[in-house]
Amino acid sequence: MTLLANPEQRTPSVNKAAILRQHELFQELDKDSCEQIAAYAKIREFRRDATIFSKGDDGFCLFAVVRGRVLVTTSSSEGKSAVLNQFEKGDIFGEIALLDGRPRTGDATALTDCCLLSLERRDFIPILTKKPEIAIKLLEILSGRLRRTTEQVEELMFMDLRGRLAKTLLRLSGGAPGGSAELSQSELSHRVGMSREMINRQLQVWSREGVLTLARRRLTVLRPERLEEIATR
Amino acid sequence: MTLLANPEQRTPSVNKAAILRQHELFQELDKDSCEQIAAYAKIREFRRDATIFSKGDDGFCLFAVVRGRVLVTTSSSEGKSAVLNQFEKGDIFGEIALLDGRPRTGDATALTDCCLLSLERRDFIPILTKKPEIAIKLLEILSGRLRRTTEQVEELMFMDLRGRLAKTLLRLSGGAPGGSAELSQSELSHRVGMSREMINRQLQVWSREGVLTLARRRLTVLRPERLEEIATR
DNA sequence: GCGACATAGTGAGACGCCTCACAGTTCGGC
DNA sequence: GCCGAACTGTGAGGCGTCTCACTATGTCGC
Repeated sequence: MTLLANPEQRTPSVNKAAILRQHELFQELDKDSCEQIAAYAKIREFRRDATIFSKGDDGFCLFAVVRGRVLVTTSSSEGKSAVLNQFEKGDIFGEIALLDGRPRTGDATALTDCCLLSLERRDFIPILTKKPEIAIKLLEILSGRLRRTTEQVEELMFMDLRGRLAKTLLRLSGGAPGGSAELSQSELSHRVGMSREMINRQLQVWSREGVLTLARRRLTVLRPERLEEIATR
Repeated sequence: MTLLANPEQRTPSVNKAAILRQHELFQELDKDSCEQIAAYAKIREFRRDATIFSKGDDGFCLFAVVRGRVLVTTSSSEGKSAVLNQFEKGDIFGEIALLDGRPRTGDATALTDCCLLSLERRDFIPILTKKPEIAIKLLEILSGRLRRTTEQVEELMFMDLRGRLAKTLLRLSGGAPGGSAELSQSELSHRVGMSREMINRQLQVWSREGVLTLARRRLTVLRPERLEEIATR
């Protein structure tokens, strides 16, 4: 790995405890306990497009995002792929395989250069026993995840392209007028789970209707309420 | 409610602790703790087709199945519905809404007459704090659930009718030669998420090929390996 | 035994989305 | 400023699935 510009990235001796405390999972924990856990955590850097783990791997650890963005995808035997989830600063991921000891359910790749904290199973499980408030917090996080995934199943079963695209755009743009997302239409097609061509055609329609504006790798939602309407119908 | 035949069903004073101990979640717990928890648990009976909870309800409690079967479904605004999950003796359900305090994500109905144990949020959360091994067990269960739901997303994105139907049949019939499932084709269509007519046509094909036999509300898989082959392609 | 109802089977037409093919546009590197 | 690569836009044809409409076959209550 070449040296990076930011000095923090070269020194694994940054204050891990402080980073941990920023995370949802450890927020209600006292300083001492945080430092204790931090002692077990490893800092790991990944370059843009690097593979963090692959579907089918044995999953020994859980990750927390310190900086950057991570994409979790899955792919079929015929090479099609779809986005399952995206994580940013403050999120944790990789917990399923860690908790039930079975293989990874998806591929994780670095969407940008990023800095992650990893905690191994053998260190993490005892923490859960000693600090049940962390286990409870984790249960909440997992519930939210399950809720989101269930919603995704519903979307796939009941909604057509327009609805799913509308919903995805609202998520990506933040839902406020003028909110925008930076990605290519082919990236977008993978998130929605449809062909690039169809995505393009629908975007054209909305562009003509003044619902959004299109530019190269950028998409600005002008009237989110219209998308909302379409998504909930 | 009319009186039921089985005397146990009329007496809520059955040994709740013993029932609890049969459940995955409480298996590793000592007898005293079980009795403590059992004191909080309520026994609740539901008739076939009764609604246990509905999507959007506030979810204050978690259920454990003592006897019978429960179906969790979801439905779209246009009245279509799809099966999310099915639970039997020894399973627990309804934990998402309990854990994150948000509304129910699906409708739960009694598939048969059934007997459930319910634990309320205000009683359950303190138990998790005092007994972290239960929290960890619950984390495992939730991970498995998330894994299964993610798999469902993949199926919906990548597989066609044949594949999804094959997979569903394997699950329902147990996967062994001669395994059978008792449901109507229209019930089956809801589990697969496709129209009854298409399901019927594909079943005809397999029936002609000798992969399975069809009867009214009964379906016997003769050659599961053929279905396996189709499902994994 | 009869009528009502749930279940199963089948054809025809429509519709949504996919794939392929190709042209036009923008961007970055040299 | 030119070239190649990434991205965007668009038509045509095909395939899978849905819907509608209808018939056939049990099955249950009376």
